[in-house]
Amino acid sequence: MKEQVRVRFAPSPTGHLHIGGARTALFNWLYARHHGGTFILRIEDTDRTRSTDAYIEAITQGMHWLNLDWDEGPFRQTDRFAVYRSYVERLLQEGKAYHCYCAVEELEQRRQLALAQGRPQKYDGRCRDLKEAVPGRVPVVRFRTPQQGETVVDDLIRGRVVFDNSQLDDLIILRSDNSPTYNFTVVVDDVDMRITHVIRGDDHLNNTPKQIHIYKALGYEIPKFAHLPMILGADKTRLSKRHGATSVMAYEEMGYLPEALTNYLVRLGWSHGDQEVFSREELIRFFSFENVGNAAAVFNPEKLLWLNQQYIIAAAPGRLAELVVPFLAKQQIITEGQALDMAWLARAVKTLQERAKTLGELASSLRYYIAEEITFQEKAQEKFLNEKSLPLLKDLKEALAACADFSHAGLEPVFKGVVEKHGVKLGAVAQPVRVAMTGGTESPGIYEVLEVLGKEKTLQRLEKAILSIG
RNA sequence: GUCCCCAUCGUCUAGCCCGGCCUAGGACAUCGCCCUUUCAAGGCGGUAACGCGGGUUCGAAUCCCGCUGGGGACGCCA
Repeated sequence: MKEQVRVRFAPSPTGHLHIGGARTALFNWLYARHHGGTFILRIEDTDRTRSTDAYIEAITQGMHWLNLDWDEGPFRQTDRFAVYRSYVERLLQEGKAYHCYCAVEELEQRRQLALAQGRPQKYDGRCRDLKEAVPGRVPVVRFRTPQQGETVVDDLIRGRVVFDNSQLDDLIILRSDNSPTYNFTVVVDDVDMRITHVIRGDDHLNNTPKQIHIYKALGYEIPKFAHLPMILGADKTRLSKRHGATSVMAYEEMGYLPEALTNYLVRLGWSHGDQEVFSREELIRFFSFENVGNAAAVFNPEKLLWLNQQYIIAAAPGRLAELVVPFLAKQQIITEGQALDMAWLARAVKTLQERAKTLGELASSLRYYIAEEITFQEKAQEKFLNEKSLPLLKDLKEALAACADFSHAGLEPVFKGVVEKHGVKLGAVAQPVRVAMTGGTESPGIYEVLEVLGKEKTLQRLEKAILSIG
């Protein structure tokens, strides 16, 4: 029987869910779903000074937004300290770990010295064979890392990576405050949670040999590893705040659709021939490490924006109408709690959706549909609401007043009538009307605009425009 | 500095594993044209890349070595 796939996403709650973390989560999720496996969420909060509950909340919220559902967890490492300590105890008893009494400052000093002298910065092992405790000092526990031979990481993406054990040092597994450290807790948890595939960022590749030694010391089977290429900013350095929005929630606030973000993220490092747009089902069906590249990728906001637009164009107007409401409120186009005719809003959205790259843009373009009063843009007014267009507008208003069918089909002949009577091009009528209706020169097709606005508002705005000329 | 990883258009990438089909394909961005009541969307076309040097081979983007460049890790962070 084939081994059941179990993977995990293990963020530390020291910040929001960021782009890089989201992609790691996504790849884990895809791998689990592709194989019908289990996706586990584990919170690595052993650094108690930097971890907060608020960030745990933020991370799970981000994952919910992205639709990355987990099957087990969230587990918190702080709930498992007793477990880790028992493992530490075991290693201590077996002589595979030892107490180290070196002070933080001393270690830092030695590191600086090593750096200055161009030597490798590694712990010199001076407490390795200590027989007695050092009085007045609270020790840490270090793992006794084998110094001979080499360790091979068989990575699903990188292939075979060999490390010389002599470069590895004795890492601290239990701090002086009795709390365990990352490289130790990952191993213990991955063993306890029966993780079969460790899928994480490239930055962990160097930790892997250390962890492999811990697996071996504990006598456990080593899982498969897959190290994902990093995501870099435009300057090719690690993605950080300097590169602008890195928190996933910031993208929600800017009006991105979660499926657009996940689609973009998955294409950073993964491909399926020439295909750019994928449904969730396709992603799950096609996903495989074989198509994951090994080079780091630069995050390109413009392509994300394009993808978002593609998803907005394809989205159901009704859904977009629901999603756009908070943006309308934020932009004060509606007041908090204002009742909206959602069916009407969906119709309005439909005329605008292929013109919006974000929900924010969609909201602002909705303004003239919703507002009671519109204001004319100065240049637009000068150019189109003048003596030249006045007779056109007057005639059109009269014809429209008599028009019973305010649909595209009903409106078109009315406009055509005015156009023919005056011997002008459609644009000569459409542009002034556009300004009259929207205040500006850009909008959906003029018939669509009138259709959404309705007869009453149309006539009102026409009247206002006519008056503004006189 | 030491170790590890990486290297195709500005960017994301296909091709590389299993050399010839590659005068290197797609997408974003950009430029031009078309469509057109405006703006979009859409269509068509253009500019644009195998980092360098050595091998191996009849033949290399594809295999090997070196260099260069970039990234990452070297924490009582994860």
